[in-house]
Amino acid sequence: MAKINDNGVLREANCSEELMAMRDSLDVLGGKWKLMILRFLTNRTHQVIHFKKMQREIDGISAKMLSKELKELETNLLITRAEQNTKPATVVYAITEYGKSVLPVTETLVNWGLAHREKIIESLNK
Amino acid sequence: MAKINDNGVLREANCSEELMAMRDSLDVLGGKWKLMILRFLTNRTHQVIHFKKMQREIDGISAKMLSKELKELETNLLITRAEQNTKPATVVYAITEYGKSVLPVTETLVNWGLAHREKIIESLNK
DNA sequence: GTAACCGGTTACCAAAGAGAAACTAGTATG
DNA sequence: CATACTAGTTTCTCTTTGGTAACCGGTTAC
Repeated sequence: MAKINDNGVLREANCSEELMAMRDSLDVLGGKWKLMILRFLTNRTHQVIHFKKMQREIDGISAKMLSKELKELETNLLITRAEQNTKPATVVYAITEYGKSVLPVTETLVNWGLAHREKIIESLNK
Repeated sequence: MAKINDNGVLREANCSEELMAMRDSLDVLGGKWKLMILRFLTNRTHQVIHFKKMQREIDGISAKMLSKELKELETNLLITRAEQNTKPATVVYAITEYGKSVLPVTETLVNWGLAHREKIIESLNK
């Protein structure tokens, strides 16, 4: 199903290549919070998002983890970090165009999670 | 973008509901190997897959981790485990219909991983 | 002056993740 | 009799993850 660019020629990826590609993705996007942060920033593209705001709105994340995950996302060019000359000093985080390319991943995860919850509730009612 | 079934009425999920759905998904599908195992079994639906075969073909996974992850996937009804009366005894693992519902997730991850690798190679050539 | 806000960092600690290697048990092959 | 295959489990160890809480400097409002 997945297509791979093999020296300019498009062909189907084999199973081993698919698994390697997933390993690449999971190395960058894996962990407890990265995909949730990316989804949050994607949903709030039109708003100005500060550190504290994210910490308040992403349920359960600590300052330590948020700080760590944001650094890694910035390193991988998925988000930008911009210090403002406001008082008190604030920092604006935003998703990059490249970060937006992760949207299909978070979309399928959101949809699967919603369906899974419905399935669990359904099976409890039996 | 994601639709939620709210007492029979379909409406759009809000940001908080989306993040909760992602948390649900990641609780079931997260970790280093689960999505890779599901992808592998999906690709090999037409083949008989034993424990050792998976361990050989999923690069880097140890018997301990494979055993642990398979148990959790079985608990969540994503795969089946069937002991055979062969000699030596073998066990056949297969993806369930419900497990196949995870395909869109692995598909987006495979595609993102392939694109990400292309992007990295491209940036190295500059 | 003191409390509260911002954006974090640091130290401490517990739990989980994960690899390596040894081991179990039954069967079969040479 | 020794080796190898099946499908794991167990033990040991190290590393990573992740939570709590204290703390930092600077600013502002009361």
